[in-house]
Amino acid sequence: MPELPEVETVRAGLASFLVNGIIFDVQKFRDNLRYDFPKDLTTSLLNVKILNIKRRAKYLLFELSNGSTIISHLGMSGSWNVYGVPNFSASNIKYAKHDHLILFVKKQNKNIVAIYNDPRRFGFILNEKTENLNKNKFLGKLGVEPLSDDFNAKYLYEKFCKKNLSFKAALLDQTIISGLGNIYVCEALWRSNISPFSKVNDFCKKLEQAPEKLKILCDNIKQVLKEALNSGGSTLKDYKKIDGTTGYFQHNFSVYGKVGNKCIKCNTIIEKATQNGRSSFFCAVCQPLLNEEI
DNA sequence: ATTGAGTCCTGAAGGC
DNA sequence: TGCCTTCAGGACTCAA
Repeated sequence: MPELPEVETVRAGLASFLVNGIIFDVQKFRDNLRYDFPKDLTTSLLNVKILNIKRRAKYLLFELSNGSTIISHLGMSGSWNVYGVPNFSASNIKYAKHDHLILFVKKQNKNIVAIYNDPRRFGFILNEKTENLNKNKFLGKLGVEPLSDDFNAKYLYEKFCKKNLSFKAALLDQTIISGLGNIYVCEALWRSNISPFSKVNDFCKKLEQAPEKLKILCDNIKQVLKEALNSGGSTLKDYKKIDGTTGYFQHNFSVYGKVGNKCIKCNTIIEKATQNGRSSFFCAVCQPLLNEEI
């Protein structure tokens, strides 16, 4: 399931193939994913140059020469697969089940095919004027990037004091921090010895050493993301890099998916509980509830 | 205004 | 073997 490190890995791969390429054909096998495709998607992109491919939170942003940007979210199971096609002919392309949208790109006399595949169709692809991106319905409300300097203990403390949410819910809230998902939240909380069930406002108000602990949490979030980035992202069932290979950060999980295993810090059995409809994996000893901690 | 529940979707995995 | 149920989760909408 693509979170920030996975999306960033995909972005880098896509950029190396597609930036400065010209889109010369677009095909779609359906009219929608999670949301409808823009109605003119297959025509508005013709003869348009891909200037850059950026990332914001978990969104891929294809910046185009016509003043618009394609917004691509991978949802749970989305992937971009890119192929160079030496002797290009549309009939040469073999499509897979759940291929939904295909960009045909010419770059330095090479033909490149970029295919968006998404079995569960939780992903979506939209188009927005580049100048309006920061006002976009999806991009406009996003909080700070966790790897930026704007994300720090002071920022967390100020936000968390006002929120009556569990740590789990607060860290998954994309309007506070953008780009974290279930995996890295579980891992970062475990590394920081914070229970996913503790309330963030209680934590800030009742715990004298809250600022110091939030600093540790901040550092651990950045650290776990960087480790995943260096490994090319995590791979669960759904996520593939653009060349079809998988990342290998999943071998480094300490709690995610480890229910029944021993905590590597204290040998206690890792537990799993459903929280806000999501699975939380945690060590009850290393991550005590707030009232037990004070 | 804030927060939580429900919704979308397919494939994998587990139970009988 | 095979069918059925359950689960996974990002970000929306809706309701309390």
